[in-house]
Amino acid sequence: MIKAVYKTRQQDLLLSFLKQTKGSHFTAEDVKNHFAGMENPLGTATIYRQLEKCVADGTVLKYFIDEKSAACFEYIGETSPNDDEPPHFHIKCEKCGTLIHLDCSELSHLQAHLKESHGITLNPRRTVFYGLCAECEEKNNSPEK
Amino acid sequence: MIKAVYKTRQQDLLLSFLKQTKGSHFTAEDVKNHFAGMENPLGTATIYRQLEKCVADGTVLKYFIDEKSAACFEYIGETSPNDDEPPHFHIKCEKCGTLIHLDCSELSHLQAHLKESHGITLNPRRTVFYGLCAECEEKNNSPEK
DNA sequence: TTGCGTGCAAAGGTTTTGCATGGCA
DNA sequence: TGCCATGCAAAACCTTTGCACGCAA
Repeated sequence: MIKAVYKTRQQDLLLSFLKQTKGSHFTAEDVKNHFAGMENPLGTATIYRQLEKCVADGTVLKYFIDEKSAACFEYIGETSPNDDEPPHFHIKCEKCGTLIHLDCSELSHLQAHLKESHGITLNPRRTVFYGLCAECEEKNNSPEK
Repeated sequence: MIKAVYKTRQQDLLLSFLKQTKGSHFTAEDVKNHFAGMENPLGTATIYRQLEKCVADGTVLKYFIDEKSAACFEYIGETSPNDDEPPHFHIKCEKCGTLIHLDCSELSHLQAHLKESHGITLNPRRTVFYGLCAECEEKNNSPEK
């Protein structure tokens, strides 16, 4: 959800767009283009500012395909309303793009360890792991290139 | 090693810098600054071009932290040709922007666990954890806002 | 001499920021 | 009314590229 003191027309528009995209990713430019022809386009600055808020509150994930291209966003909605959510991380497959939601005790352990031994407070909402999902890893190792 | 048909003064300078940095990371700007006051500064383009070559031949690793910050490089020298580099990860402080270089067995455990139990092959070169470093966390909790 | 490396400056693209305006409560 | 969000344009940022020059072999 977009946290705001009050809601604006732009925030509603963005949210409706986000809901449409569920399960796929988009760039800031995609958002801009989506509203470009309409009678109520969204300013670039507004798009970035609103998306940043969403990233901060965890309803949208931000990740990078490569250093050259624009940032990718993906709407994941409200994972859990309260702040004591079980640490649930996201893993982006670098090959097929699948976003894996992983709720695993090892991750909680890591989180606790980083806190206790290194003083580091991990932010699960923002952290995106990159790697290969099982399917792509298998394909990678199979004979056919 | 910097592969080149022949060696230039700039390539020697860069290599000497790389050797000094072993074990830590740096940006293209760091390289530039390092040579800035000297009688033989290195041009930005040269730095990028040479670093890119090093990345290509595997003596330097390149990390994409996020789209805003500059790319991070790390000199690993000529390692064994196989890919058994010790997995170390990076943690970016959301507040002060520090990039923490963390080589911790818990991370290797996590990596192994993701592989064995979930089939996920983690990519340590791209995965960046977000959170708060110890200093910023402390500041966050102290009374003065 | 030949050709690649160099370096300056400009371009490139994405994201942020300044500031005046307008809308929500 | 007060304040925050908006939006335009300009700035900021890192990185790449064009082109002429210089150095290595």
